[in-house]
Amino acid sequence: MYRSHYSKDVTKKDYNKSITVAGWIEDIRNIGSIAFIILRDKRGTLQLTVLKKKNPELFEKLTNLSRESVISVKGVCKENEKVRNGYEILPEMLEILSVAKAPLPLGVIDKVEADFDTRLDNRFIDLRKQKNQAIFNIRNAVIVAVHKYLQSQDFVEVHTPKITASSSEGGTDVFKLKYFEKEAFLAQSPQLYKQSLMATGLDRVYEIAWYFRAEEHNTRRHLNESTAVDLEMAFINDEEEVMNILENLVYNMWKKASDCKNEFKILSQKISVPELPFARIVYDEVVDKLQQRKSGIEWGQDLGTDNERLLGDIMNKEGIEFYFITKYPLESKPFYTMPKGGKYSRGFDLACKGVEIASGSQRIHDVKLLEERIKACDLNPKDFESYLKAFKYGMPPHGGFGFGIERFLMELLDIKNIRECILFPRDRTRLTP
RNA sequence: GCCCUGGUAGUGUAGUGGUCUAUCAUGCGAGCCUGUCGAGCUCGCGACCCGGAUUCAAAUUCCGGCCGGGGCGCCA
Repeated sequence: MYRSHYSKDVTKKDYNKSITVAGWIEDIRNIGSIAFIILRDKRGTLQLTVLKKKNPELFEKLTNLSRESVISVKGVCKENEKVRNGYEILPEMLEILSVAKAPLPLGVIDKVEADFDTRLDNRFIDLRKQKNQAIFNIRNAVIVAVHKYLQSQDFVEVHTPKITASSSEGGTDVFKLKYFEKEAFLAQSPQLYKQSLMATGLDRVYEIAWYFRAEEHNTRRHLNESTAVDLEMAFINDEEEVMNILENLVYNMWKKASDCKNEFKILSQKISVPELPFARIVYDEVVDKLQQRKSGIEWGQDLGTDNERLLGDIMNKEGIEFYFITKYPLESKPFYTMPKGGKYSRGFDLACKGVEIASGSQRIHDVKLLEERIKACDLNPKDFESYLKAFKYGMPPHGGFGFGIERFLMELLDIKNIRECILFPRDRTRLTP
């Protein structure tokens, strides 16, 4: 047995008993006749204290190990006020499981910060840092919340193809790849598939989906491979029903994240759970507000980064963090978006502190209108044949949204670079690790 | 796609034409030290991205390449 206890699971009742711990050597402080070894495991760190006089052989072995080597140690757990955990372990048996090469390409607890590029090149070490693990523990918690909430609302989790034949649903560049004798593409989103599923009777589906986007952007808010909660629901009366699910989803994710008290402490972050319902503001009003602040935006335009931020400031002054922007101009939304009147649509965005984190709409379910809109967006209905087919044999009214997980985490944890929110980011130039 | 910006020991940096035999920190190695927790002290190790050009002289200037960072557009 390599481990009987994790560092943080040791309690007073374990004192004066023999326990076994395992992990990475974070630091060795050799004072001469006594040495302190800091051992790190997934829950935190603990201290091994070894006396030269008492066990010279073990002392030599332990103090000569390199940092980040992996060991398992059996020893008596002693209460000690001088140690941060309140206890220390006096090793009796040592098993060296893996010796780390020195010097490390990246120090886990070094006093000098490394460039993000260096960190990503050595991500497996970078992720040993408690702060980085905290991000992914919180990420896990919010994903659990997604499943829990959506399952409670009768949604079915699905998995749609990521290799597709149709080149684009518009809006972004896609990755091209060889599929035997054919040309194929990586899916930019599950949009067309989850809509097709609305014709099946599954009624409510969601997917934790990969998005692949070949845009050559180089910013801290973009990835070429990202994840999202994608959802679609049938038999809706209007987009408000979709927004209702979305705001409850976000609320549940936020709430579940707030239970990760230890992680927030590690990250030195505070969290307050937002109140429901979120504000709704129509696009026209957004334009008014922005024009009052002399932003120079004209009706029909998409907001753009600066305007999004400005709006975030305006809303923040009103004490609003989360808000839906509704009734977008039809021309600024994708072809599958349901029109509302002549120039408006049933499309909406959800913004948090000035950053768009989700966007959705009621979709068009009438195949004739859909074909018209495809043409109006300068796309060819022929390229969408298998998609359109699903609308010809009984398609109920429906709607849904896509919700970027990394963007969400950025806002949740006040992280400035989206690459921090994904284990192995893919950006304009990074393909490894 | 457009624009700005950078590349010096394992890591992070100083250095803008001439004792640069390249700074400092961290790290690594050796030694001393019985209560460390950013341990301390002594000694040592280790670097100018690649190619070409200018020059008496290039880490430093110019050109090309490779590899980064960031802003906008677009989006999540």
